[in-house]
Amino acid sequence: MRNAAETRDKLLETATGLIWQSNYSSVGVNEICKQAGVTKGAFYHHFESKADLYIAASRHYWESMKRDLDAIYSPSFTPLEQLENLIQLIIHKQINECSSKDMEVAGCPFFTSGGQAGIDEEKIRLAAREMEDHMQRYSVALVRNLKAEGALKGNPDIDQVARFLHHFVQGLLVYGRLMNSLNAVRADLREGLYRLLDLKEAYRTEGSEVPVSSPADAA
Amino acid sequence: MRNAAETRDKLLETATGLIWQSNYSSVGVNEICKQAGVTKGAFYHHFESKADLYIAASRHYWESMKRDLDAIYSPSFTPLEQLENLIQLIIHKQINECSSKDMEVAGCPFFTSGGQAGIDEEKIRLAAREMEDHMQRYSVALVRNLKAEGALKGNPDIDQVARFLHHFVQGLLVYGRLMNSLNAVRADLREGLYRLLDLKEAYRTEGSEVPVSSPADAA
DNA sequence: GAGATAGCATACCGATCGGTATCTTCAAGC
DNA sequence: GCTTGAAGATACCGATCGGTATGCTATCTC
Repeated sequence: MRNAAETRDKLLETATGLIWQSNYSSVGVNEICKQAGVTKGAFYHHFESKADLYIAASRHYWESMKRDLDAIYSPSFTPLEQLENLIQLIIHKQINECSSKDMEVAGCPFFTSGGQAGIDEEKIRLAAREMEDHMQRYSVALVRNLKAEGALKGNPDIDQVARFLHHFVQGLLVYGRLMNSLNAVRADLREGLYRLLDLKEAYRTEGSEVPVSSPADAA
Repeated sequence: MRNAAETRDKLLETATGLIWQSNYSSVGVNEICKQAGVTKGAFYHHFESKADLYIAASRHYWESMKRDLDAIYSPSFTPLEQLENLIQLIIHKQINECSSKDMEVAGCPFFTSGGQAGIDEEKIRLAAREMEDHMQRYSVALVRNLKAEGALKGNPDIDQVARFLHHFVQGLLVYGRLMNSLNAVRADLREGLYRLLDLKEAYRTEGSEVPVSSPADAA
């Protein structure tokens, strides 16, 4: 009535933003409400608990992620263009999400929060596994396309290779966040993916993600 | 006097254990004290803050980690044996740390906590970077040895490849924790490392880390 | 044996935590 | 115009948060 959908979305997006900056357990309900310009009464009208909001935020985030993935994996692209799109998407996601948060890399908060959830917080873990599951499908599709194209050496297990890509990207993003350096991500992303895919040399490119000066790289 | 060193160690190890189970921000000082059988007075006698304890725990943990790494990277091993040792160590670390915690995989809590630390918690991040830095040295040594042995294809950048290994292992462990399945880690660890190293086929082995039934793998 | 001090215990602080109960307000349905 | 219920606001809950102030006590020094 007072535009409930808008209030709900504001809460979801504010929560997502705050969780990007830190993590699930250190973001408070009060903080979310305050930043969203919403009272606690409204919060608990829309969500029955903090964990409930988290799950909803996770799904809400996936919706936008899915749109991006559908775009970059469009059949109008060759498998190699899809791979290139993925590399660019990973970088740009970080740039977009981190702008105006005075950090360079955030990683995917729903994975890492899920990975850090205690044994009692089963719901949080399940939300991460759900997203993991969705992502894996897209990853497998990419690897399958590359294999069909004859771009990969040998006869790889496409499900396994898809998991490899995921593991590596997640680990790299945590590293990038630790170092607070997007260039650290740029420096390793392409080559690491190539190696995990075992992409034939003829299909590899150098990329141009090396320079781009940044304050964080003074160290 | 009432054995201060022992009290301190108990606090460090209890804290480490609890952080393995969840993460920095959701482990409370009271909880640590209670489980360590120590009062809050004692806690703040030994550490000036929770963050201070965390850093000390991180360094304390590194000490034991360093002993393990020195052992597996002993010059008495060939580079390939060192690699094999690393694979076994990663698995066994998880088994040891997770026993009696009703979980199968925990990952390295100091990395992930560091990676999830908010911008304000600079100390936490620095502790993780410190450990990262130490680990990288060992990783580089391994890759250098493998390269000198002629076990790697091409002419790789050993620092970069060492980082690759780190990224992959961290990502894989987060995944394993999410899935709560050590077998998920076993299934991908060896092959992923081989690919990132671009290890010559002649030097690869199958390993025997596939079976080992587990309740978590029913899914 | 008389300080002096490290080691620790107890009690408490204000702030914040996630969550609830109760109230008002506004818009839709009839 | 009246009713009804969703949407939201306010105030409060007990529990816990990280941290502190103060005091006791065992051991060491002299």
